[in-house]
Amino acid sequence: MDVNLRQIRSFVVVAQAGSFTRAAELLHLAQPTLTVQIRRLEETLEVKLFDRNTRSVELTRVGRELLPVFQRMIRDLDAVVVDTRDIAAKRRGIVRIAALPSVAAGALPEAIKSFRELQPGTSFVLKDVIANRVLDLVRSEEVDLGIMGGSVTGHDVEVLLEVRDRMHVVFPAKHPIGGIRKVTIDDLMKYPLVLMDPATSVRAVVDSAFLTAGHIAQPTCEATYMMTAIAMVRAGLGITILPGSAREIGAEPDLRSRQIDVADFSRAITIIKKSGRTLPPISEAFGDHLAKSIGAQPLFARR
Amino acid sequence: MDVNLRQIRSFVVVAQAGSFTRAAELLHLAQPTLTVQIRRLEETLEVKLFDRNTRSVELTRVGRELLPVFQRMIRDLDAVVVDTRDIAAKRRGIVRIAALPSVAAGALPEAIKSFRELQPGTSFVLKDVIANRVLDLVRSEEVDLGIMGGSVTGHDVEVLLEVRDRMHVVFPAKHPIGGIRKVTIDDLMKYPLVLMDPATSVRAVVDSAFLTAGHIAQPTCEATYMMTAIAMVRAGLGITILPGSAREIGAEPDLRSRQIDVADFSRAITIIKKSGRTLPPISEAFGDHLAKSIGAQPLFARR
DNA sequence: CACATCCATAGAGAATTTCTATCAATGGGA
DNA sequence: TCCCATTGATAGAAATTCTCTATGGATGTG
Repeated sequence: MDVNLRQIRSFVVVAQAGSFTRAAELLHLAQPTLTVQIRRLEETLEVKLFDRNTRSVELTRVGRELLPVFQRMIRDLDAVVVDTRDIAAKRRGIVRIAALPSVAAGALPEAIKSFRELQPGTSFVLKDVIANRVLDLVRSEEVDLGIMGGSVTGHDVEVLLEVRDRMHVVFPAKHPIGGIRKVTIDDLMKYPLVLMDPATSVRAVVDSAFLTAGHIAQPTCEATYMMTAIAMVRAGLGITILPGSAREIGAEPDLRSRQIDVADFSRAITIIKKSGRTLPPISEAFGDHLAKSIGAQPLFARR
Repeated sequence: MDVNLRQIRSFVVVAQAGSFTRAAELLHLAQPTLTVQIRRLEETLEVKLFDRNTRSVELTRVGRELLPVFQRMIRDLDAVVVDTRDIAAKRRGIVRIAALPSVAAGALPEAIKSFRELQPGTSFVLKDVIANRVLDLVRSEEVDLGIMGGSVTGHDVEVLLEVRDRMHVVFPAKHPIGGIRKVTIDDLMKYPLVLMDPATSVRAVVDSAFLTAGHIAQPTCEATYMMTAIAMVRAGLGITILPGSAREIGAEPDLRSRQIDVADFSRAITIIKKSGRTLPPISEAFGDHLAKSIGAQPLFARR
């Protein structure tokens, strides 16, 4: 025979109660049940745990030394069960997310804040990484959720939401382009352009739109970070093109921005998870919350 | 329902094997058994532990985080069972003894040494305390075995062995008492006496014997430790009376000793344990060994 | 010395576990 | 594209284990 958790529980309670009868009451069991359980445990461990007669029940020295060990085990196990049920009930948990820097600094903090108001026990691990790293991290399950630019196809990832992030032109307050109602690619070609680095998803979208319109984008300056592009615009080096969700746009009092009315001149933002895998309940919940939160933002257009 | 150790074991093995079928082989169970056990565990914990289909079995993130926790629990529990069985099999254990200083320094070390040759895994906690403290320590179960002077009566302690430690007279090599074949109390009265302190069990025996012979012992010097009494004899302050088992007697080249041939002029040495209590198996075994070892010594007389 | 209390034992019944047989899904190979 | 081998899931029967009631025996108390 093998040890059994119920036997251990019974041992602990009998030891604490100092009586089989009292322990049986505490455990809502019949007294002979305990007699049998303790005997089994003693047989399994091959030692006597109690010196008992009809008048007294006392731990043997071996039993006395075993008691705290078993107490700790029971306590630890119960704690694990409670913790796990907390996770199941979404009262607790760690959500792991990989996101593009622009989203990580843009829509995500708000979504996290509002989610934590509902589920205060939630922790977050947030990795802001470039383009395809997001996909890698989701595939390798280092993160539960990924927020990436571009559409995703592939049977191993599941798309929770795909929205379009419309491109905006950003220019100094008194720039002539501010007078144009419907900005086209042709309009943009007339001015010096500050563009994002070719390695970024924004630049890919810009180049593609320019090509469709029969142009090739010729930047005056290139920047890897949106903040840098903004600074160049502010310095009068030109105008730039950024996704509408970029936080940087509204932060500058001297700059203005306007959506560019060209079909499909937008970046796809996709929330993904690995398909066929069960996420921690809290992560699942946050995925839904995030999709709802981003889907509801006027900055993004649903496909 | 409550968690079950078998479920936890199954979870760990399935996780390690990455397959229900393989885990079932390892556990010598049928595969459906594992399906049921894992489902039960998942129901109890309220979380999904594996993402499984007919082609692959993979831990969910919650399962992955739970695995090491459960592994440790199983490992700890198994270790406790093995340890306890070692104690049961007398391969390991701590023997706690309280003994009179004279026995602790005399017969006991030999007994411990010979016992440890048989059971190398044995540890000892040895308290050398005076007379009645031994009884207290046995009664309060701070020690498993007690070795005390004097007879013991009382229903709460059990006597494993009682031997008589005959009294010897100790004197300088050229002392006239060396010429007497059968030393009596009257002989002793003729010389200056170095006696043990009245608080010791040795002195109690001496006083009692002198009284029986119609004398009152008049010491020239009194000593609490036998070693001190011996030193005084060596310095020529008188002769002394010590139990025959005292190590100090044979240690001095210039001193001689002889048994005193007076009926009952001896100290009782009693090995006791608390009655009705189960000792650790190793302590029980050492009790037997000690009784045999002391009972076999010519220095002691069986009652 | 009778009584009340407490643990142990025995045997029946209940609950749980484990088994066999079978099904359904899935990926690989012809 | 289709068949087949493999794997986990399901259902129901069998076996085992657990727990209960009834009862016995020991022991300290009044």
